Amino acid sequence: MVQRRRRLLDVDTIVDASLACVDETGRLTMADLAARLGTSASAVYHHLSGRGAVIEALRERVVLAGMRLPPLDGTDWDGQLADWMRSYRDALARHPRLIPLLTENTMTGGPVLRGYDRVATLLREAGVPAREVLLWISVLDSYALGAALDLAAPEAVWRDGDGELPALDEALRAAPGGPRRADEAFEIGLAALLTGLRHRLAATTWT
Amino acid sequence: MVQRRRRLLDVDTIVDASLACVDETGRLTMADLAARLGTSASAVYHHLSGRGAVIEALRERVVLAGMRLPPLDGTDWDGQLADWMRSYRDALARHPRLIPLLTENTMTGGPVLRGYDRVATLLREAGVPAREVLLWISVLDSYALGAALDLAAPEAVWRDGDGELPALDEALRAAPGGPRRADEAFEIGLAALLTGLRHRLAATTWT
DNA sequence: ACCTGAACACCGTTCAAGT
DNA sequence: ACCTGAACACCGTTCAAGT
Repeated sequence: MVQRRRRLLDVDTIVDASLACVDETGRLTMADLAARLGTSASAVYHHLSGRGAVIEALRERVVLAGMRLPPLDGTDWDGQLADWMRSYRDALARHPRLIPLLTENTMTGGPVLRGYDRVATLLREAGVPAREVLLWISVLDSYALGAALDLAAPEAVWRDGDGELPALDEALRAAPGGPRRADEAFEIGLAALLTGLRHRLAATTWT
Repeated sequence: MVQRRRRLLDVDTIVDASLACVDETGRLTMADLAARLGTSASAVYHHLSGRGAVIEALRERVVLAGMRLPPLDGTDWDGQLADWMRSYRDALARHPRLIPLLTENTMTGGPVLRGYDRVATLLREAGVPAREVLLWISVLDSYALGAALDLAAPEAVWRDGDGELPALDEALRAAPGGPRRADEAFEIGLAALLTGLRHRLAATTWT
């Protein structure tokens, strides 16, 4: 019996290879992807409908694998929310060069929504009125994505403005350096958002 | 005397035309740009060094023209901060299809920094410790950009999950529709960030 | 100095042909 | 069903040639 020639490609290996493309080169071309897979570029089209579909698969892979959903176990809701936000941002931060590609196409569609359902439940339990739940999800999502984009920017974004910008220069010198800058910034903003939410809930007890 | 043939192109008209490209088609190709200008694509290279430079010029045009910098006139700092944030986000929102292009290249470089210097001064006056000024700028910038990206997403991002996602579905029905959704979300998050900042300042009086 | 037109290397995608 | 290789339309950029 002749050994049936093994299937060369499947979706998982394509996604693996494309993630390697993005992480190493910062770009995703079908030619580069095919080279890593040891096949022709057109072979990919038998498994995913094109470059856009590859990127969407990457979104699910990175976000779903990395996000810790709120367990809804009755513990403090702001701790659960903070943990979810950190895991969301960290998942993106682990593949910073992917982030600009994710903004090419339109945002979240598909099983990412399952995650939002859990967050919506948590917000309701926390006491957020129904009409504001989606707004808060939007706020948190915007901040996590914006913070991740900020993190994707190169180290020395803030160039010294030869003494013309004294307040900015002082801030630059006094701020923590390296990755701690972005990390601390994210934590400060997250804490601010959560105390803001807490105060809004206290102000309107008529849930 | 023979009338000297008028210069066909200058940077301003190139930026105008490229903004029209992006607003109408959502993309920026040198061929499309040249067609709108009535010249050849290569003519553009005599004024700007390439597609990337065109996008950077667009960033300055849109952000600088749209941003209302804090006047530093002694009025309440959180009002000034909120006004700056709104104008920042609105400037991006006026050209939503530009936003993904801005994330292609790396962020803020150039005269955008002049704006951050004013914001840094305002934050110092509000009582933010020097080492946290840049962190707060980063937080506010992340949120404004993330909110603008959220706004660039199409209307019906949140598709109905055929009853599988009850909390999300309820939130969808109860939330305001249309552009008011993104607008209200932005305002809620902005207010939360500012009360968070206010409380952090009150907690650490040792400026 | 500024612009043209041809040329180049590189994209994503399609499709007839093979197994 | 899966893969190949050639082909296509399109992209950004360069450059010799013109004025």
